[in-house]
Amino acid sequence: MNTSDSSNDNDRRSLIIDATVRSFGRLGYYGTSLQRIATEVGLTKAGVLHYVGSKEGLLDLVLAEEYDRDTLQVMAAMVVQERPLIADMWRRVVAVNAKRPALVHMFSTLSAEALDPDHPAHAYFVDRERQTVTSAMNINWSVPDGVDVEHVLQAGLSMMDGLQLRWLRSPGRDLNAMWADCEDVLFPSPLWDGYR
Amino acid sequence: MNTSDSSNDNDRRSLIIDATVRSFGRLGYYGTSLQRIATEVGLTKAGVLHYVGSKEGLLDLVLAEEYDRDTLQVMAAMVVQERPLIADMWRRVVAVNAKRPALVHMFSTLSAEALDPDHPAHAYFVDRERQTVTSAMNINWSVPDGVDVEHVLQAGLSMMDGLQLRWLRSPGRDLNAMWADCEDVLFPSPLWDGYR
DNA sequence: GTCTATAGTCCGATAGAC
DNA sequence: GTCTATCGGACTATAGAC
Repeated sequence: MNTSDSSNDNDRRSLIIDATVRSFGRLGYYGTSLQRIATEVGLTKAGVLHYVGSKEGLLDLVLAEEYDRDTLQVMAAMVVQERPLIADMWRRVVAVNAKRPALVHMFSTLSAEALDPDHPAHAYFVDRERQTVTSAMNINWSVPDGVDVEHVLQAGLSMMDGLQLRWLRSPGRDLNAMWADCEDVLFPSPLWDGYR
Repeated sequence: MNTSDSSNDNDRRSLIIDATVRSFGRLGYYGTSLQRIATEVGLTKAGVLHYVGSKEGLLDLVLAEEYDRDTLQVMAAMVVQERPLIADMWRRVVAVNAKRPALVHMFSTLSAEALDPDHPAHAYFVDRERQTVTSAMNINWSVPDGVDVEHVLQAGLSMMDGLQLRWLRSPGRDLNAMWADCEDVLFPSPLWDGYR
């Protein structure tokens, strides 16, 4: 009768994902063991492997299925606007990320670890960087005359990556407030008046 | 007679440092084994431990002794100026880092890995972030009226951290050129005319 | 679906010979 | 100063019982 007891597949799967996000964030991919995940969710190594196939299967699971979801929705919200503002997009991205520190932590750690061309997530991050800029370049942004949109995008995205490291380094910081300070630098008066 | 043959202490020590910088960069602290370092420099694990004491000894060696050296010289060059320019400081930092990709790679990887409060280099990075900003705030920068120096510093330093990740992610990129594009965003006309 | 058991390898660190 | 040998433990993954 009861097909959704406290240890059904969905719960297990979610628990494994959550534990993996935390561990990849704190210890990286190389520093994470299946044993750690298994202990955290109350299974054995073999039990975890039943769900994810292999250690690399964990990567695909948390990157493609978990991290990308929310970010893609922000981009979708921008495409439907006629003359969207870059500052508006980034405020939305920051607001989303401020509510998921564990996923941002995992992203930051894997992003640095995957600089290594041999890292199993290297291609993912190379691809993601390229795709983020090119898809943003296809939007008809409302910007002041003379502004190089690609330079602004590259600079702002770099700033966000660096800021998130600072945010996570010390507990109790407010990412939205930190980004508000960055906006003053990124979109100063008088140049950006009316464009943010 | 010959006290500096091909396997004296200085050579060994330098070789160990170089191999450690490379390995910490590619694999992180957790992902690096003493065996890897030992093999690369032609020693056994025990031989390496003779020089560095422990795995954490490697961290102190490469961070305090190797990475910080060049950066501190840039700051020293700014302090002696009467009305230094922030843009000038950062151009110097970027020029230095562009010539030592392996050390920047190590710094970026450890910086993310050490977000974890239990990481042996966590305190180093927390301390370094604080010290970088406070020491820069003690300099009498030449900036346009109305500019918040601390916001500019936090934003620019974040941007540099993020940009270095992008630089290292794909081979063949020119960090100086990438930073020049960032400068257009960080110090735009007309606000910063005459201040860069 | 989850377990135990195990294979085979690697880990950091120490002791002690030379 | 560098080695061999060794400790106690961790690792991924597989095989096979239930």
